[in-house]
Order: sequence, then structure tokens, then C-alpha cells
Amino acid sequence: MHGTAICGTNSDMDVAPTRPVFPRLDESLLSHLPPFSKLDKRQIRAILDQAVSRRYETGVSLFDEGAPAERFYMLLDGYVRVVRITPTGEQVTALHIPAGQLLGIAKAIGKEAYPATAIAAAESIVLSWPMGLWDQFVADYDGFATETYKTIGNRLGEMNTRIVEMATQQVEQRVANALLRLINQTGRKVSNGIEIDFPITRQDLSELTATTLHTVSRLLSAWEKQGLVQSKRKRITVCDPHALVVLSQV
Amino acid sequence: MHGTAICGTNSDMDVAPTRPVFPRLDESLLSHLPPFSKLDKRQIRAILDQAVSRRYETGVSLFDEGAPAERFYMLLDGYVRVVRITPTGEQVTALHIPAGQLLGIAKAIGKEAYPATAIAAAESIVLSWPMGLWDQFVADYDGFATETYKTIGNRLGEMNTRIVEMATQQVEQRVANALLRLINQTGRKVSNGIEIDFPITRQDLSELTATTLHTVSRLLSAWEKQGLVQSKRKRITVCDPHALVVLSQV
DNA sequence: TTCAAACGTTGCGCTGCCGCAAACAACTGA
DNA sequence: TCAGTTGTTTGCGGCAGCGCAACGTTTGAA
Repeated sequence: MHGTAICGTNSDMDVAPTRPVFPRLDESLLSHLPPFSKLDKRQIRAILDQAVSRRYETGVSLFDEGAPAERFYMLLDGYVRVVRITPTGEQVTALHIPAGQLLGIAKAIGKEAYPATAIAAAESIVLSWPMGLWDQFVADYDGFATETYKTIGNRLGEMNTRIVEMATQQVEQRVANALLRLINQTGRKVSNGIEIDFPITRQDLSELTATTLHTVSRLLSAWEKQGLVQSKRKRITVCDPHALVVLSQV
Repeated sequence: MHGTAICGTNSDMDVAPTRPVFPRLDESLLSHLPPFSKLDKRQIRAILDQAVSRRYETGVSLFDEGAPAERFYMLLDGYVRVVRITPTGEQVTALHIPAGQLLGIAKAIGKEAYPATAIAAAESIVLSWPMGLWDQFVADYDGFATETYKTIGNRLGEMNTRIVEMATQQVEQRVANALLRLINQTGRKVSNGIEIDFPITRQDLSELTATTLHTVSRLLSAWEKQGLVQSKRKRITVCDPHALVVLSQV
């Protein structure tokens, strides 16, 4: 994790992770992020002063499907997965959200309740604001609305792609594609390849690709024997991305 | 089709279906549709005067994936399906759009090109405006933006549901669900049940449910023997919706 | 009336993937 | 250090649904 710009020392967060962090948030946190990049220092200051900062442990939910949408969020650091849970208890991952994006923006799509559950896929640092400020943000801050709708557009596109993949591709190709997308979004270069920068289990990958953890495990084992990937518990490193691309395009 | 309010006689359209229809469009066409319902007569008049009206035959595309998004559309009558085509030529239906909704609204999600192809699933009547007017509509017309984003929110929800269905359900349940959704959106009551109000082939249904036309055909045959549905060429009537609901929830 | 194209049905064999089961490995907390 | 929890691997059997193929039916154009 690299969210150390949040406050001078981490000690506050370590002893009380769920408590708002009080030392004044630094403007540099937001100034380079698209929804805020057109704003001046004074505006960003105002936005930050209204924000609540909070750290989420891996596996903790930021908000739950169906709950009234009381706040909207900006993911500063970490990684969130958006899941839906079926009546029978199965989880399906609809989206992955990398740091730097807004989430829980129900108001932007005319909803009063969150349409899905958001779970921290890694330790995450998040700002949030009461949903009541949404209209104000849209009205007052130049580029905020535009960038928000671009984000929504991208998510629509992502979901679309997943539908097409699930409809036309074999499991092997879907898993390969999922890995490629993950290393693109959150890859960290390591000695022997590119590692996915947050803990991810076979189960997680199976929920992302609509298959079972067993099948994912078998595939990863096979790929490991061929030298395409290396994996430990909750960690996956892709050694030969190109080979995966080939695999994914059969 | 019931789009006869468009002009006094249909003869114009019959001989030149792709030519704009000139007799002044009636205000009642738009005044009850959500994006325009808050507007007064004068505003609707202005909107209509800038619109081009056109009829599309079944199977004709309104716009194509990747093309520059030059116009946005309002489907007045008929039915449109939004498809994506894979590199290997397979079609996957992402969404169905019923009459009364906007489509091709790339600008609303920050895109310069259409993200998918829209094909008339039945004979359809469509208004369209140059995309250049989009920002003006958003700025000038009360409720237009809000309703548009609700539409987008609903489509996100629909796509989400499809992902979950494809990830967790068997083919039989997916097809049952698809039929139920279709009769809900476009069902027309007939003597022996509810008929889907536009021509739909086994192939279409298979593209909607990520399976093959063979499997759909087998399922429909089986259901017909059990008295759940009746079907002719391109026409499907659901006789026992409740039984389908039960089937879809196994 | 004829013919071709589009649409629909059905049988059969095969296989990709799931479901189950069992055992192992790694991490966690006491 | 040990016990419990969580994550991973692997073998085996079964079957849903796909692919292929062949044939029947409807439609519309000539």
C-alpha cells in the first residue's frame, strides 16, 4: 500500500482504522485525479474539508446492495470489487475498481439505493461525502460531471465486454483475459514478470470468470508448468503475458 | 405497429422509407415520454422541429459500433436490439430497447463513437437529432439529463443482471428468463396467452442467452409439448408465464 | 407454380467443465 | 507449539449442452 500522504504518521490509522483521519488531507491527493483536475486549490480544499477519510481492511464492504445510497466515494488507494450476490448465495463480480475512481455514485444514475455491494479487495483508503453534496459538486465543479459520466461509460463498456466474453469464450480464454486485465490495471513489475498488486484467491478469479475455483486452480497449475505464470497463496505473477494473449484469442 | 400519429397518411413512408417525413410531427409524440414530460408545448415544438423522423425496416442498423456518434435517437415505436459483434463474427445481444427510450446517447457517457450496433428488431419509427444539440438539450430542458441518467442506470442494471444470470444459471433458466423479460417489455395479450410483439427467431433468442439456436429450439419444443408456450415461425406466445417463472428459479 | 432462401426440428456422439471428495499447505492466533 | 481456519491441488465420474448433419417447413420473389 502506498497511501502515506494521508497523514504525517500512520499511527492514527493503525490503532483505529475505522475512525476518520483528522490531520488535514493534502490537496495533492485529489488534484491529479480526473474528476477534480480542473479545479483550483481553494475548491479542492473545500472538497477535502467536507470529506471523511477511512481505511478499509481486505474483505470489508464499503456499502451493500440495496442499502440507501447515503454517501459517494473516491478510492484513493487500494482496490475494490463490486459484487452481486444471488438468492442462493453465490457471488458474481461485476466490476473491479482501481484507485483513483469514484464509486457508489448511485445518484449519477438516478438511483436511491446502491445497486451492488462494494468490497475492499485489498487494504484501501477511501474518501467519502454525503450524497446530499452530489448535486452541488455537479453544479459547482467544472469537469466533475463530465468525468463522472466518462467513468460510467467505461464501466458500461467493461460490463459489455464481460457479457461478450462469457457468451462466446471458453473458460480458459476468460481466465486468461481476466488475468491480463488485472495486470494491466494493477500490475506491479517484479523480477520474474508482472504481479497482481493485491491478494487474489482462486475463488475470486472464479467469481470473476463465471467458473469454479477448481477449474481456475487446474488452469493455473497447467500454466505454471508451462512457465506462463507463477503463483503462491493469494498471489499471482504473470511471467509471459504474450503467451496469455495468444491463449485468450483462440 | 402503431405509429400512425406520425403523419396523416402512411403513403410517404411506404414509397420512401428512408426519407424524412415532413408533415409536422405532433407534440403528443413526445410530451408523455419521461425525458420530455416536464416541458411545455413550445419547448417540445422546438425539439420536434429540429428532429428528423425515419422508419427502419426489421434488420436494418440505426448505427454501427465504432462509428462516430453523429446523432442521438428516440425510439418512438418498434423495438431495437443492441448487439456487439465479435472478431469471429458472432453476435451477442447486450440489450433490448423498447419504444419510448433514447438510444445512441454516446455523449452522455463521454464517448465520441457508438459503443455498439443498434438494429431494428421490428419495423421501427425513430426520431433523431445531431449530437451537437446534446449539450443544449441537457442545459435547456428541465429533467432531460436526470431522466437520461435514469435510463443509463437501468441499462447498467439490466446488463448486471445478465452477467449474473450467465454466471450462475443453466441455459434452460436463462432462456426462460429471457422470454419472461420479453413478454414483460413487449408482451401483447392474445387469446391463448401473451405474445412477444415482434418477430424473433431461435437464433435471436440464442444470441440473447448465450447459447445455440439448436438448444433454444429443443427447449421451445419441449415447452410446447408441456403447453407452456406456443410458437410459429418468428412468433412466440407464452401460455403459462407462471410455469416459466418456476422453471427459471430452479 | 416453382424455386431458393430463411427458418425450424431432431438425432447422435463427444467433450469441456462441473461436482464431489479427499488430502495437502500455509497462515493465524493463542 | 499446536489447533483451527483458510486456501490450494488433484483425481474421477457424469452430464449439459455444443457441433454436426440431415431433413422438414414457411415465405416471398420471379
